[in-house]
Amino acid sequence: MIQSLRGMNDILSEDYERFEYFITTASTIAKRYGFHYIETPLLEETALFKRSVGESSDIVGKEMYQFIDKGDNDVCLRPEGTAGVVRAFVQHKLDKKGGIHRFYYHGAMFRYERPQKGRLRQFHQFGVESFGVDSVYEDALMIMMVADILKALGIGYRLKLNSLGDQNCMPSYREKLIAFIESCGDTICGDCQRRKSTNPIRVLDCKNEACQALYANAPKLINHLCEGCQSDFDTLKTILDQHNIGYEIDTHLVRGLDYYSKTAFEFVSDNIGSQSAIAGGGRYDRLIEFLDGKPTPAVGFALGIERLMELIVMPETVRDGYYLGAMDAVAIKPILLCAEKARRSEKAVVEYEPRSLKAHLKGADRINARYCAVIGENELAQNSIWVKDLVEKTESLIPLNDFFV
RNA sequence: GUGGAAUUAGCUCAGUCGGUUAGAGCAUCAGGUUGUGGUUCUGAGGGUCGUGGGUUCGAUUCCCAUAUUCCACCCCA
Repeated sequence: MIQSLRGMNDILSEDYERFEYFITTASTIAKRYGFHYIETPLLEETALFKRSVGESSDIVGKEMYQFIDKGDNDVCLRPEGTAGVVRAFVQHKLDKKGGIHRFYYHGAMFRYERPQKGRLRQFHQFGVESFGVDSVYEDALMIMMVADILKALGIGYRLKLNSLGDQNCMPSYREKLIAFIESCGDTICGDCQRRKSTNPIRVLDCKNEACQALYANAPKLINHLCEGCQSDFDTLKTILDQHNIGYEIDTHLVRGLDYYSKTAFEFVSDNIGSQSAIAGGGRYDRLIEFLDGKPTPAVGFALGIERLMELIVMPETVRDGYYLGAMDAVAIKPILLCAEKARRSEKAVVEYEPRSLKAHLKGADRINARYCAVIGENELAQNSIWVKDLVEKTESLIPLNDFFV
């Protein structure tokens, strides 16, 4: 038997209903916030991700599905969604056009990681990106939108917030931090030794307890923000307070992708195991110019759909449509004609095998139909169809000519 | 990429200190005097015990490899 590749799942029946419900709910909310759908390719030039996500990141360093195609192009399956949207934004010269551009998207992403619960090699994200808005109100809008989506789906969360600073305050802070890490000498773990040179800010996020004890006295970026970043961060907190969105400041929160600056946030759930980040995002004002566009402020976020799946509270399902069946082989012909008429306005599912009334009623239950319609000996004699409303428990005999005229 | 656990019916799981017909619940299907469901009773079907090797008279059970899932790292959505 051939099976799907490791970490790549099929999504079917009830799971797909949840999946579809999520997409519909999230898309509706994104549209209400004024965002438009954008579809970008799953396959992009490898350089796009090296320049945007950053070569020092694990995503680019060791998790990409990268290969040389038949035309000798170095390509890879997208490991995240932002880079492609920014590429499209620049390619279609929206940066030069100016103004505000707001997009949302959803689709498959690929990362060659060791799978576990909530971590797949092919997974799905729903994300939004906003271009051209400098105001921190847009950052707040992003967070409110995620909060709205999670609320609509009945999902509880904790919101972590941090500011990563901008090009004025980040570099000087970075130097102070590296000096601090140097002062710790060899007492820090191997991972941190490595991170010291690749992405020093990540050491703050180290899960090693010994390291955490040392870092308690590490300089915090939040105390070294420049005036602009500090005031934006304060404004953001005020807006969230006004909208009753709870948050916790997490000075160790560092987004894993290199392109973030200023606002960084992460929504986490305590009910889904160790892969607890359900949404993450922040501001990335420098990325557009990194990708050869005209400098444009931007913010965005992405939600991990698979991580949300089991947390989604589905609305109660209501009985819907028709189940039609024959109790006699010759009754199948009129049943099919009735189904065709019903289908013009309702869901109508036909059982082809002649069965007892009892079996048909059970069949109607199984597909959660509102009505069970059958034709047997009696109905054939009267040229009619028997219809039972399974909710009201009423039944009637309808002449075939009057059924869905 | 590192360390560990698991894999038996469609699903959730028992079980065999290696022995001939591998079990349960749920689900499916069929019946309960001839046409009334979701909440009853009875019965039936369904498993080369993840895959490939090895040890053995004999392996679902022991050993090795491999695949997948899960847990902890790592990382991130």
